[in-house]
Amino acid sequence: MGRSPCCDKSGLKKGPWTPEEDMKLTQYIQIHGPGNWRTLPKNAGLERCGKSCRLRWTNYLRPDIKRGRFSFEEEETIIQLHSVLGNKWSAIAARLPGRTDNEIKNYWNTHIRKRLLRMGIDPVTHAPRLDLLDLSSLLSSPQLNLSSLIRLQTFVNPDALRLAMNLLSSQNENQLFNSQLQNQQAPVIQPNQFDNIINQQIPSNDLTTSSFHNQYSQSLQGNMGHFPVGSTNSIFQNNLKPTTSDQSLPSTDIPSFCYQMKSDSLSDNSSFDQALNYSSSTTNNFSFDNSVLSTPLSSPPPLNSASGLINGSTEDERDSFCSNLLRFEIPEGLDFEDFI
DNA sequence: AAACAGTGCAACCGCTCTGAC
DNA sequence: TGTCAGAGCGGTTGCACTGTT
Repeated sequence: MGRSPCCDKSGLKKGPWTPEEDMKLTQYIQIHGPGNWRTLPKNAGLERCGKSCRLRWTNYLRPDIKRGRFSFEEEETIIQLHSVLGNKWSAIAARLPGRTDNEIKNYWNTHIRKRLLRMGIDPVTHAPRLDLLDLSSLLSSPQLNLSSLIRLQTFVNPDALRLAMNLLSSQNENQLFNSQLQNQQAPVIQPNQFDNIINQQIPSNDLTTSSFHNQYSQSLQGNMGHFPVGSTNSIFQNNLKPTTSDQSLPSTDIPSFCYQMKSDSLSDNSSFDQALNYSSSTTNNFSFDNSVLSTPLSSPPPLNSASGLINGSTEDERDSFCSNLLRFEIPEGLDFEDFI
């Protein structure tokens, strides 16, 4: 069916709202309620499209709208919810009293998204951006082979992967590449570590919240669109709290090293090695902040100890804060459908 | 001081969903 | 069950503002 215009566009005003228009709309809604948006402009004496009136009201004029800069707690909530819900701005806004989906969306695109990118985190998947890692570090791995590269294709920039494959192909043809690799310094990555990174397939029964894994991982895939099943599971498995019996969890799981990685560690020449070492050294501190997901949905998340430490105002401080807050747990009893 | 670039945000566009008939 | 209008939603645009050269 064809899409009908929400209103007759001719003669209707567009662009910024004037204070007079705002007053008319506000007064009308205060008396009659929001009601039918198509007939509202005419009844309220506005030369505006009903849709425009609805957006103006819901995004700006509503009395419960909270204006001003987002707090750290709100930002934390947004990032955590986005990691679960994706770009479901209205669902995220429902957990942030006084904030609109449009406002959250704008804030995400103009602030948080850029910050995550600077930290080397993909703002869509909340996963590490391995395409930023030094390709030479990948190539120096003794575990490098065609199957490894194919498995990496999910994470790595396609162009970089293509280059790696070409190099590997050359290696097979004349062994020259292989001898060059052997002449390099011994990589920091220990044997099997590299493959462990790639093979992030933790049995679900290793998880405290295995029920979560079984119940929700499929739903999450919908929000992780281009992420393959295995990778999506891996991300959430690795963000779930391990029990004392979970010592089998590898120490170099990708998400944890990503989330704890400092942005500047990605920029130097041995970023991959450093990242791995950093992960190994910090895995014992694999802690989880209080999650908004474990708080009543009707109230904002409580301040946690980490939040109390980050009340600085610089971008760097926020970067550091974000790297910590990108760790969270999802309680067993969580009804994920509630978020959809 | 002027020109230009970058940034942030309100508003719009158009597709999708939902419920009434 | 199919059609339609209304509403919701995510993505995009345009412009004002600010910073830099």
